[in-house]
Amino acid sequence: MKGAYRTRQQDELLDYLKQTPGAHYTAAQIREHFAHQEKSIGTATIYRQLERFVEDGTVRKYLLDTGDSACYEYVAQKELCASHFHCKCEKCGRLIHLECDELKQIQSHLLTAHGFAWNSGKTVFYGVCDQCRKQI
Amino acid sequence: MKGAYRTRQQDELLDYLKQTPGAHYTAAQIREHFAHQEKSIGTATIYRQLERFVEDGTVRKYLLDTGDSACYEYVAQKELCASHFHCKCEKCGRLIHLECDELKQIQSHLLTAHGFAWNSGKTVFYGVCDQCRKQI
DNA sequence: TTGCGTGCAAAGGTTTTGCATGGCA
DNA sequence: TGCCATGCAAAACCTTTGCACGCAA
Repeated sequence: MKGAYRTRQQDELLDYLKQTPGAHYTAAQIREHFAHQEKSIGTATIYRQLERFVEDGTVRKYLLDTGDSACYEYVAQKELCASHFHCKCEKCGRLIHLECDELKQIQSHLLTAHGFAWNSGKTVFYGVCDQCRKQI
Repeated sequence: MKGAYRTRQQDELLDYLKQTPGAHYTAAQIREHFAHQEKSIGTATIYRQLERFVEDGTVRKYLLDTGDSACYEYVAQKELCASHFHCKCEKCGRLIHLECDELKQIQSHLLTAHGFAWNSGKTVFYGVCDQCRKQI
C-alpha cells in the first residue's frame, strides 16, 4: 500500500520545499542541498517522494526546456493551486511567478466555453519580461 | 554563419513534417521514418535541424512528460499562429488552435499590468480536451 | 514481524558534443 | 576552394528500476 509509512526523508524533503514557497528546485538541487546536511538523501528516494507529492497535489512539477531537468515547487495552499502562473523570459531565461486574478478566470472560461480543462501548473507562458523589453 | 547552406537533409526533413500539418513527431520517429527511406538522416542532424526550425518559428516543439522525448510539429502559417492560441491535450496529444477574445484581452493585460510581452505563438496550454474528458 | 521505504548501482532513454569527412556555394 | 553541415560514436544527462537492507508500525 502507498504512503503507509512516514520516514525521515519524507519529512525533511517536504520541510525543505516548504521553507521557500514559490521557489522551484530541480531534483539535482535538492540532492545537493541534502548532501551538505548531516544526513543526505538518495537520488532515487528524492524522485520517488517527489512523485508522491506531485500525485498528492502538495508539489507542482513543470518542465521548462528539453535537457533541463524538471522543476518542483511546493504548493502552499492546495486549493489555491492555480493561484499563480509561470512566465519564462525568452531573452534572459528568468522564470517569473505571477499572481494574476485575470488569468485565473481564464481557467473557467477555457473549460466552459472551449471544453478544455487547463492544467495551469504545467503550463509556462513564454514571452519577454519587463526588464528585457526596456533594453531593446 | 548559421543556415548558410541548404542541404538534402534539411529539405527532406521539412518536407516530411509539412506532409501532415498538425501531426507531431518525436526525433526518434523522424529518424525511424528516414531509416526506411533510400537515404537515412543521422540523429545529430535531425536534432540540429529541428533546433533551427524551432528557432525560426517553422516548427513548434512540445514537452509532454519527463522521460518522454520532445515532440515537433510543423507550423502551417507562421503569421497566423501569432494571433491565436494553442492547447495541447495531454491525453490524446491533439493540438487545438483556439480563437479567443478573452485570451487576447489577457494578453494585453499581461503587458500593461505585468509588463510581460506574452508570445502566444510559442506558448502552449497543457490540459485535457473535450473529447478526452468525456472518456474518463 | 511484516512489508514499505531507502540507497546503491546499473540500466534505459533522450539529447548533445567532438571530430573527421562530405558537400554546398 | 572555403566553410558549413553531416554522421558516427562517445559522452553527458536525467530519470527509472532491481534488489538487498533498514526501519516504521
